[in-house]
Amino acid sequence: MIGMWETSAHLQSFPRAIVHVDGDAFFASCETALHPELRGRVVVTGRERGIVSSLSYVAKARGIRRGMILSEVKKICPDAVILTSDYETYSLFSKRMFSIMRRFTSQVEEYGIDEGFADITGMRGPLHMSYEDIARAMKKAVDEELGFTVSVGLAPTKSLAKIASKWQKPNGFTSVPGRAIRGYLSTLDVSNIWGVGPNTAKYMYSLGITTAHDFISKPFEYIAANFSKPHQEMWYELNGESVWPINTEEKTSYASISKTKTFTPPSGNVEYILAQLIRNLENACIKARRHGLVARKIVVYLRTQQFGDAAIEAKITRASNFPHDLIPHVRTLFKNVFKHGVQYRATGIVLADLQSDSSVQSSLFEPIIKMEKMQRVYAAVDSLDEQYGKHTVHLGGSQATFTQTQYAGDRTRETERQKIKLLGETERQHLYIPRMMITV
DNA sequence: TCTGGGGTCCTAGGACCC
DNA sequence: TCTGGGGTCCTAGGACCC
Repeated sequence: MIGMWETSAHLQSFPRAIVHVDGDAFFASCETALHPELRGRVVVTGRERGIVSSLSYVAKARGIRRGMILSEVKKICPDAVILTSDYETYSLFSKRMFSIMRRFTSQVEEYGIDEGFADITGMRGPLHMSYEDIARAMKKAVDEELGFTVSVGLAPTKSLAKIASKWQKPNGFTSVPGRAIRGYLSTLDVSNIWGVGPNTAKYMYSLGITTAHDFISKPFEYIAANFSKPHQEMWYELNGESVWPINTEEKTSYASISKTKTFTPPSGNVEYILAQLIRNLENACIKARRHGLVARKIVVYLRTQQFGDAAIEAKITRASNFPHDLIPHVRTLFKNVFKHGVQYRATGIVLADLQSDSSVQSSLFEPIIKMEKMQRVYAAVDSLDEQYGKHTVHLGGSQATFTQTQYAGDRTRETERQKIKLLGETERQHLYIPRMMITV
């Protein structure tokens, strides 16, 4: 009870109860939930890219791995079901998952399509349940209503909750109360900490820090002297003191939009590479228009065979999301990075410094008629794309990238009906029905 | 260790100004 | 013109995440 008289600064550092919910083989699970006949089979998504993007646990048991080439998948498992990714459907399942989590607290962070955090601190009273019971109830509701399992971690911080949810997978539930932290971290290699990538892991090894326990056992002065801010925060998190807040803001806007395309075999052909770049630009602009955003900065980058990117950026005098406005910039930037005789394996476009298109006033010097024309043209392009598929109408500049007739979907009407039946009212309104693509 | 595409955040260093 | 300190803004690049 002494805590009740502490200052507000102390109140904020009261131990929190954070839940991390992580979908098990999320994309493959969504497919299986939608098509029960796939249950127990080797299910793999990523057909459109030629590599495994998500895989069922059955597939994992048979030796399939993420990133594996699909031809290899067929060799190992001739019976594998290989599907095209269907992000619209996955995000509907995702929305459902978060809305179920919100029944227990409003403090929910949609961290990724298949995972999220919930801060249930202070909810024991209102819900008449212990923290563990709340977290278990959350898991149960999600499992039942989604039609597949998630793994759940409960801990005093986000960082520890993430470790907890990964502890036992799939269909796991792991609680790491303050007292148990050291036990869990003593066998955990630093490379498995959220926020530690290959580089930081190597650096930590060089300091003789191999486990998460080694890391949290160092005095903070040592951490402050040897690590930058994010890792100093990580030290607090792993010690059970929550410093990373739950971000409940809905992700409506982007800081940047990028489009990259890798081509095989690599190429040194100027026209071809520029065409790839323009196609990326078209794609990025489509996305920007869909979100009502205009770019004030554009980045062009070329990726060579021996890794390492050559990137260059430019400011845009009049913010735009129309390829017509941006192509001159792209051409100039391209000329500055492109080197003859070099083989490139990918190109990329980044639209950055985004702002809402409603906040852009047409410049006094810009003929208004021309701007309105452009808006009408792209409104028509977007609606055609919406009806018949992406790139139904595309710029001549990207022609060189269209080598064969392409199809947007291999799904049947029956599948669509299945979807509609399974999903709730709100989700139905967001439903996107793919059609065959036509090339004009 | 990479496969591949879409993101965010932090830091160091340079330019410029007072 | 140099000397020096300090702040801000921008850019490039690194690192990590899913």
